[in-house]
Amino acid sequence: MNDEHPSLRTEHWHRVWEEKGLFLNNPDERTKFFVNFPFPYVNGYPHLGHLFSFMRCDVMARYKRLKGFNVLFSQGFHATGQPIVAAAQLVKDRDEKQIALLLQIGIPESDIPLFENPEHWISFFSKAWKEDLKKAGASIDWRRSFITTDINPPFDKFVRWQYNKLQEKGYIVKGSHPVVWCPKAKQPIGDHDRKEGEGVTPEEVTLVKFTDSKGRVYPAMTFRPETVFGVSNMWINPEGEYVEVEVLDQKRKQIWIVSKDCVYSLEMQHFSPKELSSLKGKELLDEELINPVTHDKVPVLPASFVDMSNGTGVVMSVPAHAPYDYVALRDLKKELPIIALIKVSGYGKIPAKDIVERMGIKDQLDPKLKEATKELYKKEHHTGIITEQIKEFEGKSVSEAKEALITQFKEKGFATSYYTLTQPVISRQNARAVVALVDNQYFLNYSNPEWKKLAHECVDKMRFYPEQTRQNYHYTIDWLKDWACARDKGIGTRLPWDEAWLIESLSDSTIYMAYYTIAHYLQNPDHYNIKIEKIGDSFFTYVFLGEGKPSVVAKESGISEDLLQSIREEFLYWYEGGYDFRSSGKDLIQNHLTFSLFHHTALFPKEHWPSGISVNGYILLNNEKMSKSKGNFITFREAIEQYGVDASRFAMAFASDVTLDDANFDTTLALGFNGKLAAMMEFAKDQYGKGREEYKRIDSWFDYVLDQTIDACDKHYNNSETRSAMQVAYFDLSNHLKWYTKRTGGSYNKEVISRCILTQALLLAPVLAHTAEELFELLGQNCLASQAGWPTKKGEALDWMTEREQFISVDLVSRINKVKEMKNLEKISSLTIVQAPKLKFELFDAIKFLLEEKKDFKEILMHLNEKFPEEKKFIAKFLPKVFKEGITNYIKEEEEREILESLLAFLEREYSCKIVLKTASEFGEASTAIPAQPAIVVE
RNA sequence: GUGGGGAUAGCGAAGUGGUCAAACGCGACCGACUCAAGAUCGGUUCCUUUCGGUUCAAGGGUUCGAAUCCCUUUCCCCACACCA
Repeated sequence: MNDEHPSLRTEHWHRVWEEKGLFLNNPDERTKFFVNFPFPYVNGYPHLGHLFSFMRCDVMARYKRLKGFNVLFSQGFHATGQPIVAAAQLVKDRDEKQIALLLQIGIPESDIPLFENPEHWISFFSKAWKEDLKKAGASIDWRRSFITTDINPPFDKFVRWQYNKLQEKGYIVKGSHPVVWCPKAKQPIGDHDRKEGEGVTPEEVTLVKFTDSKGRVYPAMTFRPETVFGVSNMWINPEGEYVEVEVLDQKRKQIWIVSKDCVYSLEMQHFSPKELSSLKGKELLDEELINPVTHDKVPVLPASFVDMSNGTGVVMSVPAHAPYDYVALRDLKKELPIIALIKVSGYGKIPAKDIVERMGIKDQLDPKLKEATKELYKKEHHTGIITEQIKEFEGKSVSEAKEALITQFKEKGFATSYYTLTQPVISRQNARAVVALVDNQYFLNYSNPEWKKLAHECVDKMRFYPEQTRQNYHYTIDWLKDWACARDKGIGTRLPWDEAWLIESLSDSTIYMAYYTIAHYLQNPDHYNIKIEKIGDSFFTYVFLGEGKPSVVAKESGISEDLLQSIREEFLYWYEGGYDFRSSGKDLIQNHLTFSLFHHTALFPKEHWPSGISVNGYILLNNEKMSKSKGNFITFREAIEQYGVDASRFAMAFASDVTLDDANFDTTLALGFNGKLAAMMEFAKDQYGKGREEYKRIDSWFDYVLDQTIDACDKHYNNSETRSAMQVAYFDLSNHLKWYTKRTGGSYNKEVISRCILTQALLLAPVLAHTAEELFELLGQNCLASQAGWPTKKGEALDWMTEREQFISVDLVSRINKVKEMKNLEKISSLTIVQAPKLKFELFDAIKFLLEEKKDFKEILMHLNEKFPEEKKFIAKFLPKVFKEGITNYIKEEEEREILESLLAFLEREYSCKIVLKTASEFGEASTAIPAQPAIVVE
């Protein structure tokens, strides 16, 4: 508990909520709303970043409850995968870094050995999460909480069921896939295990097979197989180490000539190379090779630019389109035929020649060559058109021809596929990585166009917070290729049909939200007399898909038909439209969230597809990135302890609206907010139920403001715009209250001020959950704020005089203050307010009338000038302003008089001086006053 | 490279054609309270000072009127995978 704010009995309210079972929801006649937060991976304490996304859920859940929805909100935990196992192993190995990390987060030294066991990590941190969420006031149905992996049999069975279904429906395929592979560690290396080359991925290229007189194959690696029609010669590095290898390509034995370094790569990509002999590049220079496509004979020439460590060491030369090739030939002074295949606008017949000459490239060592190559490739790929040299594709675009030609070449055995890395990747073990093909992998078939189509359809129907993220999902769906969904290391659920494999962690987390709807049955089986060991696929198929005969399923699962029926109904109730609001960090769009959509479309009928996803940016702490090294990393529990629960919740809610930009947790705000909370409660206690009976214009204005606030706040919460909701319900409303206080001199109308206090408490209740409860108790309300329902509006429109009075009073005060400051007055001794001359009122009347009647600017101008010749100057300046926006200053002289008179008491109080009201004629001098903006004389 | 998002006063951040010199919050300054500090409360915070002037990355355009619409330029951020 926070010293600054002893009046917030957070634990008391947590107990009250729990005792009343406030957040334990069961189906009823209300409309449901399903909120969820992605289950966190339990290898550490929750930190501020988690709290931020989580708060959006909790606020949404609490808001929807106030609005009368039946809200489902629970929280599971995730342990699938390798990190926990790896961390436990590190502890076992007495790894200093890992142990230091645990000590740093406050684990006592004596407990460290416990963390040698992965299960301890899981139980320890899932417990910590639960505690912290409770401390934060999370409105969660804990009956439905669960953890993943086979340590939780019912969930394990649920995931198995899911995979059996996917398999049955053909969404799982077997195949191989390319990975970045470390030859030393003999395993794939992700970005985190790289010393160099982060973000580099395997790229598919084509090996075009040139042959020599002995029938040996020279596989030339290229990204542009279509240019094979324009090959003038081949390049070999004369100093390079080459080998003759026997390989197996497309099930046929062949003899290949490749660089020595290439052999390992070939092996990892299943070409089964057998080294026969080694040779120097020089020895190959006399050869003439046959172009497999054109059957032309081309010479082998030396080139030092041929990279021996990447690719095959054999390069085909296309001087018309490759600046390197063009320059190298020029350097050698060889006259060879140059065949142009691609027309590009802005270039001559031989584009490579053009660009080389334009950039003034001297020789093949010129660094500008790289740039020239890049520019030309890009240009040709995007805008190039095939010439008559390739008859079949004449006039077609390069990208189109390329696709078709690759397939054709492969079919005819002219070429084969190969993977390469476009930039060097160095592993932590200091080895240069290659591309390996991993075989016999199980894949989720995300490349399946039918499946993609369904996913797109799902995205089209959903609501996204913020809306702009919708495109990211469409993009991701198109971009996703098959996903390897099984691992041989770590923990999780085993593939039901091949138990050697574990389901990968992203792949087991796709439709588990549906599990929440029925989790309480399976996670508390004794309570429902359920025997988990009897539960099998038929149970889930019945509950989630409604397939199967209830009597049969009941028998198989050992669950009574009645219970089975209610479980099925509970799922149908909560999962109509899937989940309504899922909030997470934006980094999950590319994987988890899109996976979730894919799987829903694969397994469920449309009525259970998800309805809403919200994502947010990262959280900054005082506008700085949180990081452990900077020492500004704070956990959930630290924040709550330091700033108090509701102050933290407020700072979180105020950290950002729905946007992808970074949010900011402002500790000054959080710290300072406790005082504000105390003041708010103090005020409520002092003022609630007190005040005068008389209902004045200013009261009706404030009633109107309250209504406006309720509407605005409603809209913001509904859009998950927590920052704006706080802005409106706390800051803006507080400022309006200040004005109301000023205008009334603290003599409030009883009804109005009481309504204000309760309304503000309720509007803030989704965020300031504990404060709202305190207030409700303090004010003797006979229900909990959490259950009170959304505040009701009075529903009266702002009447004309009230609105005018508001306009005039605000304007007067600001002008008086300005003058007071300008004249450097300590205190005002006399204040004279002068109404505008009669003529001005008449003029405004005329303007108003004309604006309503006529639409033409010129016409109005002429009319007015005619009628008020002495006001020509004023009209010229004033009219354009009011022409389109209407006349805001309009008021009748006697109305203004009445309003000014009614404001006298307020102004006298405000400035403690005598105030005189005068008409223009009484005052005498010409004044700047216009209607609704009387002149002021301050002394 | 591909795709997405930005640039607003000391800072953060609203604002998408007209009550916009621009909400609100922080910070700063002044004042009240206090022995004092903190907290709290009131006020000020582009320049001028009831007028008016110059602003919303830079330049150009559309319009009676632009922070807001269009074009160009510059700069910044995020994602790009086999993993939580």
